[in-house]
This record gives sequence, structure tokens and C-alpha cells, in this order.
Amino acid sequence: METSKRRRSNTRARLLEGAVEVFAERGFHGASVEDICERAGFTRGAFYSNFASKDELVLALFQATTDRLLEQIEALLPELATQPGTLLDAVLGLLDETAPDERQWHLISTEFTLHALRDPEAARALNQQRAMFRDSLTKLVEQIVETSGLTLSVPAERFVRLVIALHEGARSQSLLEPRELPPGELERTFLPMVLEAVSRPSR
Amino acid sequence: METSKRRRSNTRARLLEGAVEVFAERGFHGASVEDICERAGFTRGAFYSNFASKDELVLALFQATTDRLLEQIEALLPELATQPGTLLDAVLGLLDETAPDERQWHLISTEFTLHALRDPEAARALNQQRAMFRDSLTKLVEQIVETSGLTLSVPAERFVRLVIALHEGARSQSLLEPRELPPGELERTFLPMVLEAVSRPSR
DNA sequence: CGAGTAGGATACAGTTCTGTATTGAATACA
DNA sequence: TGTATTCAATACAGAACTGTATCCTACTCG
Repeated sequence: METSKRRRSNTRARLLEGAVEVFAERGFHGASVEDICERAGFTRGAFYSNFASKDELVLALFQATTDRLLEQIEALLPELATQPGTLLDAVLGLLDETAPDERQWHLISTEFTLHALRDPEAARALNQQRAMFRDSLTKLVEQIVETSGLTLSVPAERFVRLVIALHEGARSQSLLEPRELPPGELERTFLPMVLEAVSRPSR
Repeated sequence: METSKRRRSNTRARLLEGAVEVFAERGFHGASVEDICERAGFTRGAFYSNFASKDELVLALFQATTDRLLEQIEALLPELATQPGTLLDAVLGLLDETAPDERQWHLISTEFTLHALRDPEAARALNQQRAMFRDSLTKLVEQIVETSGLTLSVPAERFVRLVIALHEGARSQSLLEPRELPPGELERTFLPMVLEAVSRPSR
């Protein structure tokens, strides 16, 4: 009875992994249930025994991703906050380390964003995740700024939104034209200027 | 014989319009040929008499959009370059005026970007379009900068890439959470700082 | 005004996908 | 050891979609 639960959750996990790959290759709509099962080494029997529909799998996948992301952040935050590096290293480090496979992550998350822009339900879920992520980053920024005896002339949250927007826009460009724009270049070129402009020594 | 050509190109146009709407609503993959025809007020007969497949329509749609974009830019550039406003007003003005329906444009162009990230052929087409757009913006920036007797400490092209990346990233956030982040706020908050940081009076 | 043609509608065949119902095999448990 | 249960495979029915072939209608042009 114990192995059976483990078995079940194992096939769920494999199906989710397979779904990530296939979604990245063909998109949510373009990926058939059969594609996903084949990739995971099962037939549709396994799928429908674990999920009611592809939509439900998408939801489960998003939830699993969110959970994993939260874990990662909680593991990373303490060391990033206390380590010697600069604020930007910490922030960009968190952004990068939570997205190990840049390309696949970008594809999946863009796909889900698009989905959310069409479906209010998905939008709520996504916005919650993004808010959580942003809050973590904001806390990190506030902490480091304070530690280094500075004050920001804009809310830390706005600064974090800027970093995220720039990071996502730049990543899109880098993935489309890796030769023209190496990953991280825009961020490393311009963010220091912004940071310089918004931070003053706190009196 | 003249009306027949006009008729043909008219139904093509209506099919393309319909496709834009349906693609925005359901995505490239999610939109069936029938959906598109229905939206345009035709049946599939009309479709296959004008396009060989949905892929070909996507291509034609992209091409038509590119052409229209080019026209718009050529119409807008002269006045933006000579008008009194600031550099940022001009740049952001061009970005906005070429995308009248923010939401629909964002959906379609994200959809096509995603498509390009998976298909090298589409990537080439998209990169050409983006390069053309970027070049126009770069020229505009260089011209205005020079007119106002300034010099940039980074290549204008890099600055334009920054603006585009930020604009796209910010738009995504604004569309997801219109209440939290009004459109244009990030750009108006941070771009002036960057511009201040990279521009010096030219000796 | 009448034959020819072009554009679009309709009918049809083939494929792919989804979801359910049934079956088979492995494990749990008495 | 035998029975029950659970999970995944297989078989099947139905829906949706695509693409082609044919038909109909409205112009065109002699």
C-alpha cells in the first residue's frame, strides 16, 4: 500500500516532466495528450488515471512549478542576502538560478502567461505566483540596501518590477538573436546606472 | 475582370482580419481554419481558395503586418524627429502608435515570437522585422540626440534595445495586472534616469 | 444574350484526438 | 496461498479538424 502511492506519484511526476518537454516544443495547444504520454513512456491509460484532462495537468504543472520555485527561493534567499556580492549580483543571481534551463523555462512561462492573458482563472494563479516571487525579491533588495546604509528614492517594489521587466524583455531578445545580444548584457549595462540614480546614502 | 481581383484581395483581407481576432483569442494552434472562416464570414472553401494551409496564412499575416508597420514608421518618423518634444516622448510615441490595440498586438506578437523560438524559418522573418524596427528607432534616437547637442556613452542601438526590452516586459506586467501597474509607468519612471546617465553634452 | 470562368459553398473522405470502458498484471492483505 | 485492489494498457466510440473534389452562382467578354 505504500509502494502503490509512491508508484502513483512517480508516474504523475514523469507525466509532468514529459509535459514540460512537449509543451516547450509545441506549446500547450499543440501538444496532444498522446504526445505527453509517449514522452513519459506511458499510454493514455496512465494519463487519464491521473488527470481528468490536459487542462488539469497544466494546472497541476503550474502548481508544481510554483511549489518548486518557492522552495528554491527559500533555500537561496538567506545566502544571497548575507553574502558579500553587490545588490545586482544577488538579484540577478536569484533570477537566473531559479531558471536553470533558460530556454525551456522561457518557453513554458511565456506559454502560461499567454494562457493567463486569455483566462482569468489562470491569470489569478499566475499573478499570485508572480507576486510571491516579487515579494521575495523586494525583501532581498530592501535588506541589502539597508545593510549597505543606503536609501532608495523609489519603492523597492518598483525597482524589482523594473528588473523583472527588463530581464524578461532582454531574455526574449537574447533567445531570438543569441549572437546579437548575449544573455545578461542589457541588464549588466543599464541596471547599475539605474541603481546609481535611485540610491543615496541614508542620513 | 478588375472586380474579380479586387474581390479576391478583399476576401483575403477579411480572412486576415478574422485570423488576427481568432489568433488573439485562442492562439495559433488553438484556432481552427473553420474558426477563422466563420469570423470572416466565409466557409473553408474561400480559405483554401486563397491559402494553402493555416501556416501559409500565418506567414501572410506576418508579412502584411510587417508591411503595415513599415508604412506607419515611415509616416511617423519625420514628424517625431522634428517635433519639439523630448527624446523619450518620441521613442515611446513610436512604440505606442504602431501598436494601437495594445492587448491584441501583444497577444499576436507574443504568439509569433513563441512560434519563432521554435521554428528557425519564422525566427529569420521575425528578426528581420525587429531589426528593421530597431534601426528606425535607432536612427530616430541618433538624430534627436545630435540635434540637441548631446552624445551617448553607449551605442544608440543598445539604448534602443533597452527601451524595447523594458517596454515589452512592462507591457506584459501591465496586461496581467492593470491595477498594480498602469501602462507606461515603469518606462516613465526609469528611462529618464538611464538617459540622464548615458548622455553628456557633446564637446 | 450566351458560353466560359472564377470565387466561394457544399459534400465527402481520411486523419487525429479525446475520453470511456474493459482488461490484464502486479501488489497488498487476510 | 488465495483474494481483492489498484494502476496502467488496450480497445473502442465519437468528435473535431483538415484537405480535396464537386457544385453553384455571378461576373466577364465575345
